[in-house]
Amino acid sequence: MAMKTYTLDELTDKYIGEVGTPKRDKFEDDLKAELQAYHIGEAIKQARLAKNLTQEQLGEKVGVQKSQISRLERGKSITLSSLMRLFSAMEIPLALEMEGVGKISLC
Amino acid sequence: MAMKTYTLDELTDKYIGEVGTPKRDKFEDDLKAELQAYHIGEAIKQARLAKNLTQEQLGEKVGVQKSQISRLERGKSITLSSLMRLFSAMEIPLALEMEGVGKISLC
DNA sequence: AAAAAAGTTGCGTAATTTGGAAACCTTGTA
DNA sequence: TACAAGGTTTCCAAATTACGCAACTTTTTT
Repeated sequence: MAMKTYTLDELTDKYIGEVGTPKRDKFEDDLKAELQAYHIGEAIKQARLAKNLTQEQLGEKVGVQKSQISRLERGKSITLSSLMRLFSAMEIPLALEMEGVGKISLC
Repeated sequence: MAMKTYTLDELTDKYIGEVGTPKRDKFEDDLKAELQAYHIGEAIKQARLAKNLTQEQLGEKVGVQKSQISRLERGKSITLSSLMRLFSAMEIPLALEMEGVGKISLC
């Protein structure tokens, strides 16, 4: 028997909703947010490794346990304060760049 | 009667604690965080004004009320996700720059 | 292979952020 | 002065983050 092959997009349209519907939009936003969280976690890790620190050592500097560092490196979302504390502890300059608005150095 | 004049630093040493003590360190960190939160709030506002939007209009784009926008513009701390949603809604590129690590565009 | 070091995860709790509603200031303007 | 628009704040609930502790898994060393 012949069976239709569905693309990922078709399935998303079908089970989440069409592009433009609130549900679908939220879905896309969440995906994007997760992807970025992943990149930021990776960046934190890169920074830590560049400074030759273990999660435990960084934890000491920041004042939290290694498990917390692990979670921040692979967390879903992070507070700007937390990010600041991390980079401040590692003594790595961190800045937020907003096109047309300017750049703010966070530490 | 002669009365000693205290500097701000002296008073801070006395009532918060000397530099290096955990309590004083936290105090300084909090201060720094608040100052930065202020700058970030200002930046959000700048961005919004640059796009000629009222808080209410921006709220509509993001999907929250104007009171929420107000709070974010003058809030103490913000989540990276929230910041992303704001700039994404305003269609203003936003990036995180980490010295030696690289730049991540958040939207 | 065994031990040690580094990293991750589950569980529970505290703290913070997000958000709506509505009341309340401010400022510009008719 | 009265009105309207824009912004801020209070109260409160819901969602999300932060974090310790301990157990567990993965990676590195010896």
